[in-house]
Amino acid sequence: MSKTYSIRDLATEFNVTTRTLRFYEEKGLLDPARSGQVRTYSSADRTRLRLILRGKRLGLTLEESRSIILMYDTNKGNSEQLKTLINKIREKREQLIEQQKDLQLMISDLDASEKRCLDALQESTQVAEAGVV
Amino acid sequence: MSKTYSIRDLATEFNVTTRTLRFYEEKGLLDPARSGQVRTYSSADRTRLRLILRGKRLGLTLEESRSIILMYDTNKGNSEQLKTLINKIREKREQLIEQQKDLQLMISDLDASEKRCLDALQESTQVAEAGVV
DNA sequence: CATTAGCTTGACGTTAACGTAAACGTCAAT
DNA sequence: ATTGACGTTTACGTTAACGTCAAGCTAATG
Repeated sequence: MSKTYSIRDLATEFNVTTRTLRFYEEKGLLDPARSGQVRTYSSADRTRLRLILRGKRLGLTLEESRSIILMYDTNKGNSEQLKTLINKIREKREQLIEQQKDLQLMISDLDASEKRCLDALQESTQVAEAGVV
Repeated sequence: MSKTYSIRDLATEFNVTTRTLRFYEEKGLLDPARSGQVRTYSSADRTRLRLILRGKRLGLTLEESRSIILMYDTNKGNSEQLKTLINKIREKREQLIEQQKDLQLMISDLDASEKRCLDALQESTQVAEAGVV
């Protein structure tokens, strides 16, 4: 029998509220089992949650994450469905690669800003040492 | 005299609405000059806008972008301010590097999904060719 | 000169992604 | 038996980031 988690387990582990987990379920991103009334999350649910939160950190909407999650569940559909899915996957990957470029640009920009700051700092301390102030 | 842009120029170029530009101004992210009543954007404003939109694509809030933009304007402050700024820059860069890892993970995951799809596709066509269906 | 096209400032509406509060069930421990 | 910690549903509230009018100014054009 594989491991299961209570709603609080997951909330604590991923640092979200239980409200968030119920909300994701309401939106069709999670679908935990029930022991009577209470939710029981499987490790598959846990993986999904990790994907959702990763998506969030990357600026995806929940709807986008939902569609990505669908891609993971290797849809045992017919050939046509599989082809469409492959195209969607490739498209999404292209977007992510664009995003990588954006990220690299922003990091480079920050590096440049840091250098300018360090230079300015250097100058100001030199001035101070010279007793000019 | 350096180049200037009307609100529509920028809106068209970056594919946003004029409402968006006014909104960014309202939030203190842009501060175009005025020719009488009408806004006149400089190339510095244009650069800022590019930064804002790049930030959006990476999932930053406008407030985060605002603070990043402040980092670019090499604040001619005193040493203390400069040191704080440098720390903020380094912190933000760390976050972005974390984000890079997330991105790489998601891309790898998508690659794996694509492979599974291709395999499934391969099987289904083989089955079809064998006339089993 | 009247109209149109594009700018301006309000001000209210909308959507996503939850927060928050009420009202209730359940189970273990005191 | 009551308390307290956790779970449940239902439902209204909130914030960010704009969208969508409305009403008016203003420069150019037919």
